[in-house]
Amino acid sequence: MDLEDLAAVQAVVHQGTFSAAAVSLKVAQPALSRRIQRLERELGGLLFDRLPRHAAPTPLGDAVASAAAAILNEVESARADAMAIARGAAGRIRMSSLAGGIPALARGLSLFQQRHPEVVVELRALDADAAVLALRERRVDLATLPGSALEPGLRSRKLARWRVVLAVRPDHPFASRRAVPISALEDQPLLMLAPEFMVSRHVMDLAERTGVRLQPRLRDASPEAVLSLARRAWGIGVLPDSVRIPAELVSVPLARAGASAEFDYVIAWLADRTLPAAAGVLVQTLVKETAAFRAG
Amino acid sequence: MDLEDLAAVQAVVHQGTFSAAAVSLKVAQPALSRRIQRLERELGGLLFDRLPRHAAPTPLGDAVASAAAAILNEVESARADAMAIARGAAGRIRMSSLAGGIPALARGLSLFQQRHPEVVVELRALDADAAVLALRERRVDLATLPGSALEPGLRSRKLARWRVVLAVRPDHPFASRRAVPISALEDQPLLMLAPEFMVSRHVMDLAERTGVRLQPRLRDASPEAVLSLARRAWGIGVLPDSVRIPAELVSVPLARAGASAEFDYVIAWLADRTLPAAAGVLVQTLVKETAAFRAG
DNA sequence: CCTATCCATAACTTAGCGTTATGCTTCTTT
DNA sequence: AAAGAAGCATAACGCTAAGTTATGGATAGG
Repeated sequence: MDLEDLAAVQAVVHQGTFSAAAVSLKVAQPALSRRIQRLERELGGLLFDRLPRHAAPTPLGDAVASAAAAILNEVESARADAMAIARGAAGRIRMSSLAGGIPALARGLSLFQQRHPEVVVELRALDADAAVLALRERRVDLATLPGSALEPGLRSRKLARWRVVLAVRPDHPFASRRAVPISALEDQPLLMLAPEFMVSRHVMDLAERTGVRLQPRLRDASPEAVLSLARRAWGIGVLPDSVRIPAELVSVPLARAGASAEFDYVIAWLADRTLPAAAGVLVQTLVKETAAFRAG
Repeated sequence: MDLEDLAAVQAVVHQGTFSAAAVSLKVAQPALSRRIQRLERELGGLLFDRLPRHAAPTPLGDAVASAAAAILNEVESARADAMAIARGAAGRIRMSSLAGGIPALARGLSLFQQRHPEVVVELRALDADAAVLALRERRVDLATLPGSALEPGLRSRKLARWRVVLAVRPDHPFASRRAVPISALEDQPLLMLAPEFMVSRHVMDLAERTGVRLQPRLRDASPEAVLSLARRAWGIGVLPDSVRIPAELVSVPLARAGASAEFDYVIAWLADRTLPAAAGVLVQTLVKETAAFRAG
């Protein structure tokens, strides 16, 4: 009893004769006759009474026909769903996004949702390590990460590149410099954001790797708190360049080994697993939106 | 996308590798590989990631696998249901039974229900003409009828044969006779049952066909009323021989043209339509039970 | 470094399914 | 009443689709 058998029963019930049903199925009449006969032998009973002018379903035929309708419908919708998933028009994307993600990311997400309303996007906020683990354990499909968290086995697209800037008052010694190396921050009173903000982690990592000992005077702060305290000359604000620096303060880029201290913000996924097709579209959308954000 | 495709996806998901899945499906591995490939082309996306040690379903693969489970289950239960219907273990029987049907019929019905609890028996009480019409219009599968209502195009089995008996007091002139012809009833005070009882209709028909004019003193009565009035010598009771005649009365068979006045009680169905298999079993059961009733 | 595992490809074979041709039955039409 | 039409079954034949064996390539593990 395959799907063609069920379609055959359905066609004969609807058309009323084997001949007409054969036409509607685009096969010759003997092929249909034998298909029905085979099914009748398999089930152990007649499906149709062959009357002189038409074929009438037996009670068994009626039962099979109604089951056939349900099953064929289900198969059709399963096929349609699958094709929608395959072309990215439907499906589920489980995504981790670092807290403090850039605004363009939120814009890209809502744009994607508008364009693909059938796609369910499940968002979770995990920090870099947890996000990488979640990727590896396939609890999420996509994760936004600092570029430094990338590992072999992950593929990624860059969403943004950020600079670390120091926010100081105009009368601060750093204010006149074009850039400040990380080493100059040793033992300085630093005002640092909470670790959810990638800048903090990044600067701490950088200091550790270069052997510079940092002594934050403020930790776990919000951007507003950092700016407010920097304005009162309470310390040196350490911020991403995406934070708008008010006019009363001067922003000086952090430099490292001649280059400015930059870090990447990427979206990553497992290299050896196929992404949901919709996730590919989402990545494209996010890349494009964050690029537009940088340009604008 | 046929059922084998769905079973293949399911097998690979469960077994974890194409090779093992091929074994479980009892086909060679290349056949399975190509089946999956064909389905992937049809749907427009990969179903499995071919990793070095195993095959892991993609999101699309997961979606198809869960649809496959639902569909394959539904097909299996449809097949099982159909086979149950075909062998008479399930299904629906729509049956018309004349009011005043013999008690053995009720016994047979309940016996059948006990033995085939999955079969739904829908009973309606139609008189002979309506029952035949219902058969022809296929609103019922089976109908119990007087044999006289049989028409070409109907097949039937005899359930019982009844005699018409006259119930009179021992001092009545009929009491000493071995049988009484229908003609002797002309202008006699008859006590007759309601037309739902086949005896009444049968005797009226018989009289009409033989040109005998009957003048019932009582119509539309119950068997108890007929017996009660006969005991008081108020008339001649006309009853089927299945009614127990009390000792105070004498029962004399009605005779016609030398033979005793008998009529058959049959169960009938359309000759050119396949009965529900369960209905065949029901007919067997009823025939057997009514035969036992006559014997006992 | 070699072997074992696993999937893909290629070439070949077969079985099933479809096709045409034809016969039989029954109803319709003249 | 006879011929025709409609509808399903049967038979013989052909071909496509699917399966099989053999083999190659990639990767992880001993």
